[in-house]
Amino acid sequence: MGRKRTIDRDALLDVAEAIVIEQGAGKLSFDEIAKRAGVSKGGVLYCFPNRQDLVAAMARRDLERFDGDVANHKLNDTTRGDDMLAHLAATRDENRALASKAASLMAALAGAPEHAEPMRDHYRRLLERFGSDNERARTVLFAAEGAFLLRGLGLVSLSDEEWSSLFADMARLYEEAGT
Amino acid sequence: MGRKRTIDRDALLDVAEAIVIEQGAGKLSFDEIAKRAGVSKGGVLYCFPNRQDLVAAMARRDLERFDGDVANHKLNDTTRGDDMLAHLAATRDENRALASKAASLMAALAGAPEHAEPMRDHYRRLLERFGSDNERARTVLFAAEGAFLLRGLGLVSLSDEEWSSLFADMARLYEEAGT
DNA sequence: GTCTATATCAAGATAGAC
DNA sequence: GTCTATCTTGATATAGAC
Repeated sequence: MGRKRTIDRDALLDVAEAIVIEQGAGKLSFDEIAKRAGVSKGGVLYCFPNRQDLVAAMARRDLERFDGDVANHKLNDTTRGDDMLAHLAATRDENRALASKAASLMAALAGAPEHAEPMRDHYRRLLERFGSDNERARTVLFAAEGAFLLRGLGLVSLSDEEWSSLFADMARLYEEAGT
Repeated sequence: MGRKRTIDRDALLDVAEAIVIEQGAGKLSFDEIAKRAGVSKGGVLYCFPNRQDLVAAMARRDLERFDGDVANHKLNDTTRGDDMLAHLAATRDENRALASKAASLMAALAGAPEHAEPMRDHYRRLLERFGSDNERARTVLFAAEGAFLLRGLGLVSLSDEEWSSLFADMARLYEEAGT
Protein backbone atom coordinates (compact mmCIF):
# COMPACT_ATOMS: atom_id res chain seq x y z
CA MET A 1 0.00 0.00 0.00
CA GLY A 2 2.19 2.81 -1.18
CA ARG A 3 -1.09 4.61 -1.67
CA LYS A 4 -1.28 7.43 0.80
CA ARG A 5 -4.50 7.80 2.65
CA THR A 6 -5.67 11.33 2.23
CA ILE A 7 -8.79 13.11 3.28
CA ASP A 8 -11.23 13.15 0.40
CA ARG A 9 -11.68 16.79 -0.45
CA ASP A 10 -14.75 16.03 -2.44
CA ALA A 11 -16.32 14.18 0.46
CA LEU A 12 -15.73 17.18 2.67
CA LEU A 13 -17.42 19.35 0.09
CA ASP A 14 -20.37 16.96 0.10
CA VAL A 15 -20.65 17.31 3.85
CA ALA A 16 -20.33 21.08 3.66
CA GLU A 17 -22.98 21.17 0.98
CA ALA A 18 -25.36 19.15 3.14
CA ILE A 19 -24.88 21.55 6.03
CA VAL A 20 -25.53 24.59 3.88
CA ILE A 21 -28.66 23.01 2.44
CA GLU A 22 -29.95 22.06 5.87
CA GLN A 23 -28.99 25.09 7.89
CA GLY A 24 -27.79 27.82 5.56
CA ALA A 25 -24.31 29.14 4.83
CA GLY A 26 -24.27 31.04 8.10
CA LYS A 27 -24.21 27.82 10.09
CA LEU A 28 -21.37 26.30 8.13
CA SER A 29 -18.43 25.72 10.46
CA PHE A 30 -15.24 23.69 10.36
CA ASP A 31 -16.23 22.00 13.60
CA GLU A 32 -19.46 20.77 12.12
CA ILE A 33 -17.82 19.56 8.93
CA ALA A 34 -15.16 17.74 10.92
CA LYS A 35 -17.71 16.09 13.17
CA ARG A 36 -19.87 14.86 10.30
CA ALA A 37 -16.97 13.78 8.15
CA GLY A 38 -15.27 11.98 11.01
CA VAL A 39 -11.97 13.82 10.74
CA SER A 40 -10.38 16.41 12.95
CA LYS A 41 -10.97 20.09 12.48
CA GLY A 42 -7.28 20.43 11.68
CA GLY A 43 -7.70 17.89 8.92
CA VAL A 44 -10.44 19.94 7.35
CA LEU A 45 -8.31 23.03 7.67
CA TYR A 46 -5.46 21.26 6.00
CA CYS A 47 -7.67 20.81 2.93
CA PHE A 48 -9.25 24.25 3.07
CA PRO A 49 -7.00 26.75 4.81
CA ASN A 50 -9.87 29.08 5.60
CA ARG A 51 -13.55 29.67 5.29
CA GLN A 52 -13.36 31.63 2.07
CA ASP A 53 -11.36 28.93 0.35
CA LEU A 54 -13.92 26.38 1.39
CA VAL A 55 -16.83 28.44 0.12
CA ALA A 56 -14.97 29.20 -3.08
CA ALA A 57 -14.37 25.50 -3.67
CA MET A 58 -18.03 24.75 -3.14
CA ALA A 59 -18.97 27.48 -5.58
CA ARG A 60 -16.50 26.24 -8.17
CA ARG A 61 -17.89 22.72 -8.00
CA ASP A 62 -21.39 24.12 -8.28
CA LEU A 63 -20.57 26.12 -11.36
CA GLU A 64 -19.13 23.07 -13.04
CA ARG A 65 -22.24 21.09 -12.30
CA PHE A 66 -24.35 23.90 -13.69
CA ASP A 67 -22.29 24.05 -16.87
CA GLY A 68 -22.95 20.34 -17.24
CA ASP A 69 -26.68 20.95 -16.86
CA VAL A 70 -26.56 23.58 -19.55
CA ALA A 71 -24.72 21.22 -21.87
CA ASN A 72 -27.39 18.58 -21.30
CA HIS A 73 -30.16 20.97 -22.10
CA LYS A 74 -28.38 21.90 -25.29
CA LEU A 75 -28.48 18.28 -26.40
CA ASN A 76 -31.78 16.95 -25.20
CA ASP A 77 -34.20 19.75 -25.27
CA THR A 78 -36.37 22.11 -27.21
CA THR A 79 -33.47 24.51 -27.17
CA ARG A 80 -32.31 23.62 -30.65
CA GLY A 81 -28.72 23.91 -29.45
CA ASP A 82 -29.11 27.55 -28.58
CA ASP A 83 -26.83 28.58 -25.72
CA MET A 84 -29.17 31.09 -24.17
CA LEU A 85 -32.22 28.87 -24.30
CA ALA A 86 -30.20 26.08 -22.74
CA HIS A 87 -28.99 28.45 -20.04
CA LEU A 88 -32.54 29.56 -19.29
CA ALA A 89 -33.77 25.99 -19.16
CA ALA A 90 -30.98 24.95 -16.82
CA THR A 91 -31.67 27.89 -14.53
CA ARG A 92 -35.39 27.18 -14.59
CA ASP A 93 -34.93 23.51 -13.71
CA GLU A 94 -32.36 23.95 -10.99
CA ASN A 95 -33.41 21.97 -7.94
CA ARG A 96 -34.74 24.23 -5.21
CA ALA A 97 -32.46 23.09 -2.45
CA LEU A 98 -29.42 23.41 -4.68
CA ALA A 99 -30.57 26.80 -5.89
CA SER A 100 -30.94 27.99 -2.36
CA LYS A 101 -27.49 26.75 -1.53
CA ALA A 102 -26.04 28.39 -4.62
CA ALA A 103 -27.60 31.73 -3.79
CA SER A 104 -26.37 31.41 -0.25
CA LEU A 105 -22.84 30.77 -1.48
CA MET A 106 -22.90 33.69 -3.84
CA ALA A 107 -23.95 35.88 -0.97
CA ALA A 108 -21.21 34.50 1.25
CA LEU A 109 -18.62 35.17 -1.42
CA ALA A 110 -19.64 38.69 -2.15
CA GLY A 111 -17.23 41.14 -0.66
CA ALA A 112 -14.37 38.67 -0.77
CA PRO A 113 -12.93 39.80 -4.10
CA GLU A 114 -10.11 37.28 -3.98
CA HIS A 115 -12.30 34.22 -3.63
CA ALA A 116 -15.24 35.34 -5.71
CA GLU A 117 -13.14 35.16 -8.86
CA PRO A 118 -14.65 31.89 -10.20
CA MET A 119 -18.07 33.41 -9.76
CA ARG A 120 -17.14 36.65 -11.43
CA ASP A 121 -15.57 34.65 -14.20
CA HIS A 122 -18.80 32.76 -14.69
CA TYR A 123 -20.74 35.98 -15.15
CA ARG A 124 -18.05 37.55 -17.28
CA ARG A 125 -18.29 34.60 -19.65
CA LEU A 126 -22.07 34.74 -19.70
CA LEU A 127 -22.07 38.42 -20.54
CA GLU A 128 -19.47 37.95 -23.26
CA ARG A 129 -21.31 35.08 -24.82
CA PHE A 130 -24.77 36.60 -24.68
CA GLY A 131 -24.61 40.25 -24.04
CA SER A 132 -21.91 41.70 -26.22
CA ASP A 133 -23.92 42.10 -29.39
CA ASN A 134 -27.45 41.59 -28.20
CA GLU A 135 -28.91 43.96 -25.68
CA ARG A 136 -32.09 41.98 -25.31
CA ALA A 137 -30.17 38.84 -24.43
CA ARG A 138 -28.41 40.72 -21.68
CA THR A 139 -31.68 41.91 -20.20
CA VAL A 140 -33.10 38.40 -20.33
CA LEU A 141 -29.98 37.05 -18.66
CA PHE A 142 -30.35 39.46 -15.77
CA ALA A 143 -34.02 38.57 -15.42
CA ALA A 144 -33.14 34.90 -15.10
CA GLU A 145 -30.40 35.56 -12.57
CA GLY A 146 -32.58 37.95 -10.62
CA ALA A 147 -35.37 35.41 -10.33
CA PHE A 148 -32.92 32.67 -9.45
CA LEU A 149 -31.21 34.72 -6.76
CA LEU A 150 -34.30 36.16 -5.16
CA ARG A 151 -35.98 32.81 -4.98
CA GLY A 152 -32.82 31.15 -3.77
CA LEU A 153 -32.37 33.71 -1.03
CA GLY A 154 -35.95 33.10 0.04
CA LEU A 155 -36.96 36.68 -0.69
CA VAL A 156 -39.69 35.91 -3.19
CA SER A 157 -42.01 32.97 -3.41
CA LEU A 158 -43.35 31.92 -6.75
CA SER A 159 -45.54 28.95 -7.51
CA ASP A 160 -44.29 26.40 -9.98
CA GLU A 161 -46.69 27.82 -12.53
CA GLU A 162 -45.46 31.37 -12.02
CA TRP A 163 -41.90 30.15 -12.23
CA SER A 164 -42.49 28.32 -15.50
CA SER A 165 -44.37 31.14 -17.12
CA LEU A 166 -41.72 33.61 -16.04
CA PHE A 167 -39.05 31.62 -17.83
CA ALA A 168 -41.31 31.08 -20.79
CA ASP A 169 -41.65 34.82 -21.08
CA MET A 170 -37.88 35.24 -20.95
CA ALA A 171 -37.41 32.70 -23.72
CA ARG A 172 -40.05 34.45 -25.79
CA LEU A 173 -38.37 37.82 -25.34
CA TYR A 174 -35.03 36.38 -26.33
CA GLU A 175 -36.38 34.69 -29.43
CA GLU A 176 -38.33 37.70 -30.58
CA ALA A 177 -35.19 39.80 -30.44
CA GLY A 178 -33.34 37.33 -32.63
CA THR A 179 -35.91 37.67 -35.36
CA MET B 1 -34.35 66.91 33.03
CA GLY B 2 -36.84 64.12 33.32
CA ARG B 3 -35.70 63.33 29.81
CA LYS B 4 -33.93 60.00 29.90
CA ARG B 5 -30.70 59.86 28.05
CA THR B 6 -30.96 57.04 25.57
CA ILE B 7 -28.57 55.84 22.98
CA ASP B 8 -29.54 57.17 19.58
CA ARG B 9 -30.48 54.09 17.61
CA ASP B 10 -30.36 55.99 14.37
CA ALA B 11 -26.85 57.20 15.07
CA LEU B 12 -25.77 53.61 15.66
CA LEU B 13 -27.31 52.65 12.36
CA ASP B 14 -25.36 55.45 10.68
CA VAL B 15 -22.16 54.09 12.13
CA ALA B 16 -23.02 50.55 11.13
CA GLU B 17 -23.82 51.70 7.63
CA ALA B 18 -20.48 53.43 7.34
CA ILE B 19 -18.68 50.26 8.40
CA VAL B 20 -20.56 48.14 5.88
CA ILE B 21 -19.83 50.61 3.10
CA GLU B 22 -16.16 50.78 3.99
CA GLN B 23 -15.44 47.15 4.80
CA GLY B 24 -18.43 45.04 3.85
CA ALA B 25 -21.08 43.36 5.95
CA GLY B 26 -18.67 40.64 7.01
CA LYS B 27 -16.59 43.11 8.99
CA LEU B 28 -19.53 44.56 10.83
CA SER B 29 -19.10 43.90 14.54
CA PHE B 30 -20.61 45.20 17.76
CA ASP B 31 -17.15 46.07 19.01
CA GLU B 32 -16.46 48.29 16.03
CA ILE B 33 -19.83 50.01 16.23
CA ALA B 34 -19.37 50.64 19.95
CA LYS B 35 -15.88 52.04 19.43
CA ARG B 36 -16.90 54.40 16.66
CA ALA B 37 -20.11 55.50 18.34
CA GLY B 38 -18.41 56.04 21.67
CA VAL B 39 -20.65 53.73 23.65
CA SER B 40 -20.04 50.34 25.20
CA LYS B 41 -20.65 47.10 23.37
CA GLY B 42 -23.32 46.34 25.94
CA GLY B 43 -25.04 49.59 25.06
CA VAL B 44 -25.16 48.65 21.41
CA LEU B 45 -26.44 45.20 22.30
CA TYR B 46 -29.16 46.79 24.38
CA CYS B 47 -30.44 48.58 21.26
CA PHE B 48 -29.96 45.63 18.93
CA PRO B 49 -30.12 42.37 20.86
CA ASN B 50 -28.28 40.48 18.17
CA ARG B 51 -26.63 40.71 14.82
CA GLN B 52 -29.69 39.78 12.82
CA ASP B 53 -31.78 42.47 14.48
CA LEU B 54 -29.14 45.02 13.66
CA VAL B 55 -28.95 43.99 10.03
CA ALA B 56 -32.72 43.86 9.78
CA ALA B 57 -32.98 47.40 11.14
CA MET B 58 -30.43 48.61 8.59
CA ALA B 59 -32.37 46.93 5.82
CA ARG B 60 -35.67 48.43 6.98
CA ARG B 61 -34.22 51.93 6.98
CA ASP B 62 -32.77 51.30 3.54
CA LEU B 63 -36.06 50.18 2.12
CA GLU B 64 -37.76 53.31 3.41
CA ARG B 65 -35.15 55.46 1.78
CA PHE B 66 -35.60 53.60 -1.46
CA ASP B 67 -39.36 54.04 -1.35
CA GLY B 68 -38.70 57.75 -0.97
CA ASP B 69 -36.48 57.70 -4.04
CA VAL B 70 -39.17 55.99 -6.04
CA ALA B 71 -41.69 58.59 -4.94
CA ASN B 72 -39.36 61.36 -6.06
CA HIS B 73 -38.89 59.79 -9.46
CA LYS B 74 -42.63 59.56 -9.80
CA LEU B 75 -42.90 63.32 -9.34
CA ASN B 76 -39.89 64.75 -11.08
CA ASP B 77 -39.10 62.55 -13.95
CA THR B 78 -39.89 61.30 -17.37
CA THR B 79 -41.81 58.53 -15.69
CA ARG B 80 -45.19 60.22 -16.14
CA GLY B 81 -46.20 59.00 -12.71
CA ASP B 82 -45.85 55.36 -13.71
CA ASP B 83 -44.91 53.18 -10.76
CA MET B 84 -42.77 50.74 -12.69
CA LEU B 85 -40.86 53.38 -14.60
CA ALA B 86 -40.21 55.20 -11.34
CA HIS B 87 -39.04 51.98 -9.74
CA LEU B 88 -36.68 51.29 -12.64
CA ALA B 89 -35.32 54.83 -12.53
CA ALA B 90 -34.74 54.65 -8.78
CA THR B 91 -32.96 51.32 -9.12
CA ARG B 92 -30.87 52.62 -12.00
CA ASP B 93 -29.81 55.74 -10.11
CA GLU B 94 -29.06 54.09 -6.80
CA ASN B 95 -25.67 55.25 -5.59
CA ARG B 96 -23.05 52.55 -6.04
CA ALA B 97 -21.82 52.44 -2.48
CA LEU B 98 -25.35 52.28 -1.14
CA ALA B 99 -26.29 49.64 -3.69
CA SER B 100 -23.36 47.53 -2.65
CA LYS B 101 -24.34 47.88 0.98
CA ALA B 102 -27.95 47.01 0.18
CA ALA B 103 -26.95 43.88 -1.70
CA SER B 104 -24.63 42.93 1.12
CA LEU B 105 -27.45 43.29 3.63
CA MET B 106 -29.83 41.25 1.54
CA ALA B 107 -27.26 38.53 1.41
CA ALA B 108 -26.69 38.71 5.15
CA LEU B 109 -30.41 38.43 5.82
CA ALA B 110 -31.06 35.52 3.55
CA GLY B 111 -31.60 32.36 5.47
CA ALA B 112 -32.79 34.21 8.56
CA PRO B 113 -36.49 33.94 7.79
CA GLU B 114 -37.49 35.80 10.92
CA HIS B 115 -35.47 38.90 10.21
CA ALA B 116 -35.80 38.97 6.46
CA GLU B 117 -39.51 39.70 6.71
CA PRO B 118 -39.28 43.42 5.80
CA MET B 119 -37.30 42.45 2.74
CA ARG B 120 -39.72 39.72 1.74
CA ASP B 121 -42.53 42.18 2.29
CA HIS B 122 -40.87 44.63 -0.04
CA TYR B 123 -40.73 42.07 -2.82
CA ARG B 124 -44.21 40.79 -2.10
CA ARG B 125 -45.55 44.32 -2.57
CA LEU B 126 -43.54 44.81 -5.75
CA LEU B 127 -44.85 41.60 -7.25
CA GLU B 128 -48.41 42.42 -6.29
CA ARG B 129 -48.21 45.87 -7.72
CA PHE B 130 -46.48 44.99 -10.95
CA GLY B 131 -46.65 41.33 -11.58
CA SER B 132 -50.15 40.19 -10.82
CA ASP B 133 -51.74 41.07 -14.14
CA ASN B 134 -48.76 41.77 -16.33
CA GLU B 135 -46.28 39.04 -17.02
CA ARG B 136 -43.92 41.32 -18.88
CA ALA B 137 -43.73 43.70 -15.95
CA ARG B 138 -42.72 40.82 -13.74
CA THR B 139 -39.93 39.80 -16.06
CA VAL B 140 -38.68 43.37 -16.23
CA LEU B 141 -38.79 43.64 -12.45
CA PHE B 142 -36.59 40.58 -12.07
CA ALA B 143 -34.18 41.91 -14.66
CA ALA B 144 -33.78 45.13 -12.71
CA GLU B 145 -33.31 43.32 -9.41
CA GLY B 146 -30.91 40.85 -10.97
CA ALA B 147 -28.73 43.60 -12.37
CA PHE B 148 -28.89 45.52 -9.10
CA LEU B 149 -27.94 42.51 -7.02
CA LEU B 150 -25.18 41.18 -9.22
CA ARG B 151 -23.57 44.57 -9.50
CA GLY B 152 -24.03 45.26 -5.81
CA LEU B 153 -22.42 41.96 -4.89
CA GLY B 154 -19.51 42.80 -7.17
CA LEU B 155 -20.14 39.81 -9.41
CA VAL B 156 -20.59 41.73 -12.64
CA SER B 157 -19.03 44.95 -13.75
CA LEU B 158 -20.87 47.14 -16.18
CA SER B 159 -19.82 50.52 -17.45
CA ASP B 160 -22.11 53.45 -16.86
CA GLU B 161 -23.15 53.26 -20.49
CA GLU B 162 -23.96 49.59 -20.29
CA TRP B 163 -25.89 50.20 -17.10
CA SER B 164 -27.95 52.99 -18.64
CA SER B 165 -28.72 51.13 -21.80
CA LEU B 166 -29.68 48.04 -19.82
CA PHE B 167 -32.28 50.01 -17.90
CA ALA B 168 -33.39 51.77 -21.05
CA ASP B 169 -34.06 48.39 -22.58
CA MET B 170 -36.07 47.34 -19.53
CA ALA B 171 -38.20 50.47 -19.73
CA ARG B 172 -38.74 49.86 -23.44
CA LEU B 173 -39.84 46.29 -22.83
CA TYR B 174 -42.23 47.38 -20.13
CA GLU B 175 -43.76 50.12 -22.23
CA GLU B 176 -44.13 47.94 -25.30
CA ALA B 177 -46.07 45.40 -23.27
CA GLY B 178 -48.46 48.07 -22.08
CA THR B 179 -49.33 49.00 -25.64
C1' DG C 1 3.07 14.87 3.12
C1' DT C 2 -1.07 14.28 6.08
C1' DC C 3 -3.27 14.71 10.03
C1' DT C 4 -4.40 15.37 15.41
C1' DA C 5 -4.29 17.98 19.43
C1' DT C 6 -3.97 22.14 21.44
C1' DA C 7 -3.59 27.25 21.88
C1' DT C 8 -5.09 31.76 20.73
C1' DC C 9 -7.98 35.28 19.53
C1' DA C 10 -12.14 37.69 17.93
C1' DA C 11 -16.98 38.30 18.35
C1' DG C 12 -21.78 37.29 19.87
C1' DA C 13 -24.25 36.94 23.78
C1' DT C 14 -25.75 37.14 28.94
C1' DA C 15 -25.94 38.55 33.89
C1' DG C 16 -25.94 41.62 36.88
C1' DA C 17 -23.76 46.10 38.78
C1' DC C 18 -24.66 50.89 38.64
C1' DG D 1 -31.24 52.38 30.49
C1' DT D 2 -26.41 51.74 30.18
C1' DC D 3 -22.13 49.60 31.14
C1' DT D 4 -18.65 45.98 32.99
C1' DA D 5 -17.38 41.44 33.38
C1' DT D 6 -17.67 37.08 31.76
C1' DC D 7 -19.12 32.93 29.08
C1' DT D 8 -19.12 30.48 24.79
C1' DT D 9 -18.37 29.46 20.19
C1' DG D 10 -15.94 29.41 16.11
C1' DA D 11 -11.96 30.68 13.04
C1' DT D 12 -7.34 30.26 12.61
C1' DA D 13 -2.21 29.19 13.93
C1' DT D 14 1.15 26.11 15.66
C1' DA D 15 3.57 21.83 17.25
C1' DG D 16 4.49 17.81 16.47
C1' DA D 17 2.67 12.59 15.78
C1' DC D 18 2.36 9.30 12.10
